[in-house]
Amino acid sequence: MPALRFDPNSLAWIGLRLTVLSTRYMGPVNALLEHDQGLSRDDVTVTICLSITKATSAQEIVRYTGRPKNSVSRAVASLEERGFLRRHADESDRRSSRLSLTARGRRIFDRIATCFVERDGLMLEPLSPQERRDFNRLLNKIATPSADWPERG
Amino acid sequence: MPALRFDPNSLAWIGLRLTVLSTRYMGPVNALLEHDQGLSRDDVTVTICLSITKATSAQEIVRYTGRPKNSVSRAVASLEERGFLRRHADESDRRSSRLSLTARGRRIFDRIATCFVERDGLMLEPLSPQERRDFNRLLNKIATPSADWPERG
DNA sequence: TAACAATAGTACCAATTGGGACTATTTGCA
DNA sequence: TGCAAATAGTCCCAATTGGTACTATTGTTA
Repeated sequence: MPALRFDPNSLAWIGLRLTVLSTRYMGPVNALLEHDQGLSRDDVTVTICLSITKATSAQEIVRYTGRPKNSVSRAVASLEERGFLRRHADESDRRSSRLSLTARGRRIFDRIATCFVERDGLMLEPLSPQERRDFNRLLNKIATPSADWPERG
Repeated sequence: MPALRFDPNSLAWIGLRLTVLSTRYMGPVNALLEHDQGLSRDDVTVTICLSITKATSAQEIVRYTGRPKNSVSRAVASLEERGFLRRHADESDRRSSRLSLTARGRRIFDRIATCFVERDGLMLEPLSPQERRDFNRLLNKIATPSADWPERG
């Protein structure tokens, strides 16, 4: 890796460095799940979203993940076809469907979670227990308001 | 945004949360640069890499960014065509070209940097000056070894 | 030095992607 | 109530993408 041309102790390019880290984190996770389980990036996103957030519709998944809605729609259709999730009518809004994982979907989620846990271990290795808690706290402090960041500017 | 179904003070899903943050950070930056300057994601990646790292060849950019080499090749060709960078022969290895930004390329880099700086400001807003330094230090501690993480597993 | 492996970069092309149009339904409001 | 605007989700299709094969050059080994 080429050395950097700016002081890494400065705050410069902090968002870019975060993005490089995220790319290095997710790349192998996606490749493994694609190869072993035939799950696309969006299949994984949707499955996780239905498991760890309170989202129950495609639209809520779009809002949480920032993925295009047709990509989410495709992933939902594909997961349903393979028996990982069910769609049933939302009585209060007939445009929308309530989504829920099947037993099979929950099993595939467990497999997904295992990948992430392993990768988390690798990532946190350089930090002490106290540093891990600190980093987590600061990350949450940044990430929580990020849902409301402007789309432009 | 749907509420989470796990304790956000635990370390669970820390890599995923990092990735969601990165997606929310980069999405608008890429959209803006694409729309205003006609720069693709990889155009931006290459331009930044040539500016803030010591990379001077396509291969070094591939290693730093983890992008596929044909995507980097394409971006380099497109940036050259538009006069943002020059390729000149590497005397010591004729398979490879030394890459360098033109004056025009450095101007477009300044525009790119402005977007990132603005976005960084938004991201760091919830943190105190001390917390910003702490977060930056811990991020570097994690990100530096990430170049050597295994591709699989 | 011949033969073979490894590497930088490009070209090709099938698969994926996501913007935008479209349908169906719901909401806001005069 | 009626009508315009907004919203959930799907579909179409052109553009993008990235795996693979390829060329050219360099490194390695006997």
